[in-house]
Amino acid sequence: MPDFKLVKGTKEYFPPESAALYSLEKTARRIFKIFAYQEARFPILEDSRVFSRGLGKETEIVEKQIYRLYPLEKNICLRPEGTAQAAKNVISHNIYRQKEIMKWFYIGPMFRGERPQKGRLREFSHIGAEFIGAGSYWADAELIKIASLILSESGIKDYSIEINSLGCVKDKQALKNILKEKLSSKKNLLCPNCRQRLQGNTLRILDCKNPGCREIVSSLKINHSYLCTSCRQHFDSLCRALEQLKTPYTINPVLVRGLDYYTQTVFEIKSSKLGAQDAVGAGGRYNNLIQELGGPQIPAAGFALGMERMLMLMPVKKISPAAKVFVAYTSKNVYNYAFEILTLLRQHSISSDIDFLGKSLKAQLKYSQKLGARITVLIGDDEIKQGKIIVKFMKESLQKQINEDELLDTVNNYLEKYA
RNA sequence: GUGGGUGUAGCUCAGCUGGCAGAGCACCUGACUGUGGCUCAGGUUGUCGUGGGUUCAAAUCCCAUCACCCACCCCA
Repeated sequence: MPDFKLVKGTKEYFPPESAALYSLEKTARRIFKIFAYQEARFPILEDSRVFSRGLGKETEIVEKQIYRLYPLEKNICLRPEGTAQAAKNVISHNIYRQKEIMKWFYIGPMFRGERPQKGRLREFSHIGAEFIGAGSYWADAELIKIASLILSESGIKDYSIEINSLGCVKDKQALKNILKEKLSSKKNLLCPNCRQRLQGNTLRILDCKNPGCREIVSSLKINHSYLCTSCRQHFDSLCRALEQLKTPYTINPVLVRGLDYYTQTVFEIKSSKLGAQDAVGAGGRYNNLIQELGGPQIPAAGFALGMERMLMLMPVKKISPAAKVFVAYTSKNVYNYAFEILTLLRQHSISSDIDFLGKSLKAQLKYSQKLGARITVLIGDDEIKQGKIIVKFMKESLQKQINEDELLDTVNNYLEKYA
């Protein structure tokens, strides 16, 4: 037999961890519904040009990390993110002509061809939202609020929201020029990567991890002077809106995003408990992406949360029971009957199970407990002759004999009250 | 792509200067012949990552290789 190994950068989830993933999804769906976002489902296979055009020319590495199906299909890849895909769909179906505003959420796998490390997989899952069609700072505020709510409602406490504004295209260029100008004299003090970045992805110098670069960056005293009046107003208003929504935030003037498409608002949700990959979610405004992909100029904003990273921050949940009721039997003579009882319970949507291995009653009880059953229904050879069944309440360690026709009521009453 | 670390039972790991492959947890059985948790007794589980070398003898030393982890990088 071949030695099957887990594919690099993938992760398997078994119970009970897999249940946490599900509850995460449930929480997100609940909150999206409250905020009137509807689910969009896009294919995992996508035209790679959607991403190579949308994500930027300066970020060449992005191109390298795209999972391609080449040579099977020349321009098909496994999607690396949801935003560009959403933007593409707005254009290709002319949806913007039917609706002025599109509020979408999506949950699903994304792929990147990176070397895995803590919090970084090749196949991972995003919970994302896109608000397309409004340039209002209230849209930004709403998105940040939703992201924050999904985290807190999932029981995650250790996170902080950092926001910044890159301004419009002109402002971004102005910021780059300021950096180039101020750093030209200090070029030799920068790390080799940042020296390279001076030519290309200049803004990335701002969040370089190298201590030397950090010191230089902080000595530059970057402020929002590069923002034009309207971008400045947008940012200030967003801050007020977040305060009104009671969403705590901090302004991080050196927060930048790696991708080209961001304009004005950018934000990142960080946690110190994640390791080097400390962002549990990120997003921002992308007013020009749809245009760059060949559509009209439609303002939009969005975010994505990393589900696996969220899972690392979530409190460990109690194992949810695999079955609420377990049917035990005293001898093989009554197994048929026991299975009939099991079927009856299941017909009434009661989560239930039975032994399939011919185990001793003692072992069955043990198994019942392991499953987390609240009730064990005991089918005894002696009792069954008089139409009686034993119902045992596991937690209370109490049991009583009832008539067969009382079973459903007894079980339902108990489960309603205590389980 | 670059660097560091780790690979021994299902899980967490111990195993020194080479000398019979170990512990805890988990799992199974019994004490308790029809009743879970606690206790006690017993039991199952291994290509010591893989390939080669040194040696009378290798989990242990050497070389190679693979995998995973962490970090750089990058960040959706």
